[in-house]
Amino acid sequence: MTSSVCTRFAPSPTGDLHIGGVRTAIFAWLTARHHGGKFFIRLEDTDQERYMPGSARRILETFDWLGIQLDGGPDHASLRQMKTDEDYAGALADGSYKGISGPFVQSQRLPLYQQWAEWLVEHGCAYRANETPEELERMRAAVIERKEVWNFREEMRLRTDIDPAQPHVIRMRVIPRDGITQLHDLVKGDVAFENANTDDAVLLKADGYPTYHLANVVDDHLQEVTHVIRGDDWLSSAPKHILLYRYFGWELPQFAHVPNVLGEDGRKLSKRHGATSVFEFRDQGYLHEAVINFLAMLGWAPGEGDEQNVFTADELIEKFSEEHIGSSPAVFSYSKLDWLNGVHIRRLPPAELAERLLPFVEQAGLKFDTPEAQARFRQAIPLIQERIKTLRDAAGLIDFIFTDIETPAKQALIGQKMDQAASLAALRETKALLEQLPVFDEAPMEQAMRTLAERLHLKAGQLFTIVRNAVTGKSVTPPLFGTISVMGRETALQRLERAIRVLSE
RNA sequence: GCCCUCAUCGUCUAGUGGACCAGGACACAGCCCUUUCAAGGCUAAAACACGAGUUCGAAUCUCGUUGAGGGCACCA
Repeated sequence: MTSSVCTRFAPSPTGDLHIGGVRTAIFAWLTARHHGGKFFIRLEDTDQERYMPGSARRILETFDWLGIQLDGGPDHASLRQMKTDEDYAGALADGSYKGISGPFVQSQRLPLYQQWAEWLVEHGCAYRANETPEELERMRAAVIERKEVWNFREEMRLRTDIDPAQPHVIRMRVIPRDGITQLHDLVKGDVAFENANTDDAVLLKADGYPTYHLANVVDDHLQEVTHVIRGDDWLSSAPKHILLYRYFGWELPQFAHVPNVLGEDGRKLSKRHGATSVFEFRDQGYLHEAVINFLAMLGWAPGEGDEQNVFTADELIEKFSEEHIGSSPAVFSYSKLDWLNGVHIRRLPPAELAERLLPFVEQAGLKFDTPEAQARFRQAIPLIQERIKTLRDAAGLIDFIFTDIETPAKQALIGQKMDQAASLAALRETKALLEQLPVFDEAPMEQAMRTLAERLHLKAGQLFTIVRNAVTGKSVTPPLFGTISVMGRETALQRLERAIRVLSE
């Protein structure tokens, strides 16, 4: 048994991280942390055609935002200092971090793959071939025509006298041909594959780059990965990897093939279901705490009768267990994410919430250019904290405090079961009351207003509703008196005066 | 077509042969609280895909059926 757990997340640099990929990463990270082990990322950029510049940066930024610390890779502090795409890419191309051997970009490790591919050839576990893609296509078509199973085998080679100096590929031999290759998967259990169904896959491409099969095995071994946690679309090729470990004589890691994330229609989650990139969630005002919590519970539950739903990252680390990852695909529920986001927002200290809210409310057009406006913004936080589901929701709840409102229509200023005259009188009394209120705070204001309602023989709701409309221009707002208090006496009186004028006509 | 995987309320799940006429959470509905909106509390409705076995007893084990997902590249 290995002494220390090490897991990795190995994305291809083809764009922003998909939320499903992030979930896999979270499972890998939690596995490592739960066992006090290490976690790193490795860029699988062996397909030159699909490479997207800037991916290293996007991926590193994702983990930075999530608050997931990498052991193999730059830490949060150094990430913050980086400026250009090259800085980020360079950080991953670096030698090693915390004892995990880099580089963490496969294109920087080419000699390793070439060396081990040659090793396999020398030891009879692989061979050279040089059929062109067109030739292979023709062979495949012919086989399928005969309704036979297409599986490349050594004896199918068109040419056997291959000059190692000329372009060619290296393919693995499947040994033994008629055996069975089994694996014990942490989430799928025991799975068996007939070797007859495993083809002589290309390990090293003609361009000198490895395929995934070779690269992941070589890297995972060299980087001492103990738990290979990846999407279950890899399950079918797992026997190839097992065979390779066996050929090399390397100890097998544990495997955990985690199921896909589905959209609400039961299909694989994609753009048409809504947001899929982590950054979209971030930009829509989701907290990283909520995203981690939600994703972790998508396909995992603490089990053993534990019915906890809301977790901090530390709680997840403590309770996580890779054996409890569910084996069936899970549907991504936006409404549950919304709920969890609200929960985590409510858990934030108000000052912290204000901090996170700032970019969002500014983006919505609210400006706090004076210290006084900033103070008002901070005071408004407790009023909205339990009313927002995403950081984006805040602006719409408090905009009227910071920007002018349209004077409400007469209709909105006449109370339930009240006539115009009574409403007018009520607003005048309110204005007088607010003018004289010694301390412009929520509690004394509410008390005074309740007394006023009584004196006018009005129900509190009747009075408050028209005052709300007059002062905020809205019928739905955060608690009235707290809001008025934050807004300040001057603004409130002005707006009341305008409303009074409307009713006086 | 072949191979692999999966199958409990609408959704995420608990459940590993008896404690389950199946528990929790989200969403939905109603009620309470209440100045609106939230938050909170309470209540309701809601599931073991189907069919055979094994067993005194099955959501749990076996087989089959159906459905869904994934793989079958010099992509990862």
